[in-house]
Amino acid sequence: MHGGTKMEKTEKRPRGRPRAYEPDVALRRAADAFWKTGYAGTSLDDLSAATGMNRPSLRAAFGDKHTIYLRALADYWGIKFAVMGVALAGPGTLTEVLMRVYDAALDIYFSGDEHVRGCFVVGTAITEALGDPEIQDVVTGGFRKLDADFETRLREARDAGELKKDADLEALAMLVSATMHTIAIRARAGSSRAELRKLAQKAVGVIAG
Amino acid sequence: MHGGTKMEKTEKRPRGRPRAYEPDVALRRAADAFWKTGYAGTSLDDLSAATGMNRPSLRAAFGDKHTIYLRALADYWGIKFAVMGVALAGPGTLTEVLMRVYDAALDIYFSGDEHVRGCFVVGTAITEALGDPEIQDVVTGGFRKLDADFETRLREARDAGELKKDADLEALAMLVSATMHTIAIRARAGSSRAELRKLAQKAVGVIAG
DNA sequence: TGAATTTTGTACCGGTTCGTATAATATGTT
DNA sequence: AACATATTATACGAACCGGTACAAAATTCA
Repeated sequence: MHGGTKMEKTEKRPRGRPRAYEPDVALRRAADAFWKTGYAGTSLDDLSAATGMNRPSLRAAFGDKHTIYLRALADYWGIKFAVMGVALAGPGTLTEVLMRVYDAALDIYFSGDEHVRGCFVVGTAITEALGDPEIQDVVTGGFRKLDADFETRLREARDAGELKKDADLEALAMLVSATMHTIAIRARAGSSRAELRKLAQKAVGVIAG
Repeated sequence: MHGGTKMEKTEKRPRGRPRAYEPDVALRRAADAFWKTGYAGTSLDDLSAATGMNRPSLRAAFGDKHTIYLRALADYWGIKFAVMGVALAGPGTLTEVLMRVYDAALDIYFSGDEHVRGCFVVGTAITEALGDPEIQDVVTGGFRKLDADFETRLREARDAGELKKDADLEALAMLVSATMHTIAIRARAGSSRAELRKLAQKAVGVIAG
């Protein structure tokens, strides 16, 4: 077992002046800014302040404002998919799995440094989606994937006898997504985490029987 | 039967130069503009173009940008409440009533001159709600009212024997709202009206079935 | 007809926005 | 040490933003 075969952490430095930021964390900070005030409500100066990068560096690293937003959006979906995947893949009854799904979502929606943030997509991308086909496509794709993942898990539950054999899986998957959406909306509207968890429990009670 | 007892249509004109707009329709046009591009994404020039009023007139009639938006938001809730009230009050089985509710919502969400618009609240107010307590309060109040109205109608259905005696009315009301929310979101994300109506039917099947 | 009143239309103000040109800085290379 | 390279930092510019001052226009009232 020799060291450093998989990934050199101390990579040979490139030629010029070293970057004063880590691209990943900077993009995350930019996403935080968009998350709070939306796409149109966030200026490049806001992004600059959030990342600690000045505007030309921001531009060189991630492109213009629109591109930065699209990257933040893709990054968010990536995280959301991963978290949902873990929650869905774990063990337990359907009720337990669904509650894990909603708890994981709430972890994200309440992950702000001080305040709530809700869902990045529901809270910021939905507003822009109407007039921005690129954003709309990414949003739609994400919803489709989550719908499908939920339905897949519901099918397993039905096959395992946790749901009636004639259960409408597509309908139930829609309700799983709908519950997530209403939580995302209500989080941004000011509902407390405890309140939303209770809502999730009630919804799961109906969906999982 | 003599004419004009209830409301003089030809009211005595006020003193100075007559207005070149009707306040109600102008506010509606302003709301249309916000509806499409959101609060932050809509400038006073946009509102001016949408209403045909110049900026000073806009200001004199409705106040500053924030006030105009709040008026448009209140106006939207007023319409939504009225439409939902009619749909809920009418005759029919619970399934019929709920489908009437969603059809009425879809009428609003697809009422744009050419394109979809989704829900004004979900599509524009949710983004601003985080940083704007006034908007947040109005949004929260509206949700609370709709939740309560749905629960009231579900209680009637339970008392009429359409739902099991031990049905969790609060849970079902949440799902009625959740279905409305997911429709609002998906409309803005590009789903077709037919698609969303099918979604509503499936949800109603679970809720009322 | 002329004064009073109200709204409209134009033009302007200070500040912000996005983007970029240019210079300064920090590193590797020779 | 001198050069090449890549990033940072400053500063600028044209357009847009929300808001308002002020004059012109349209109406009622005397």
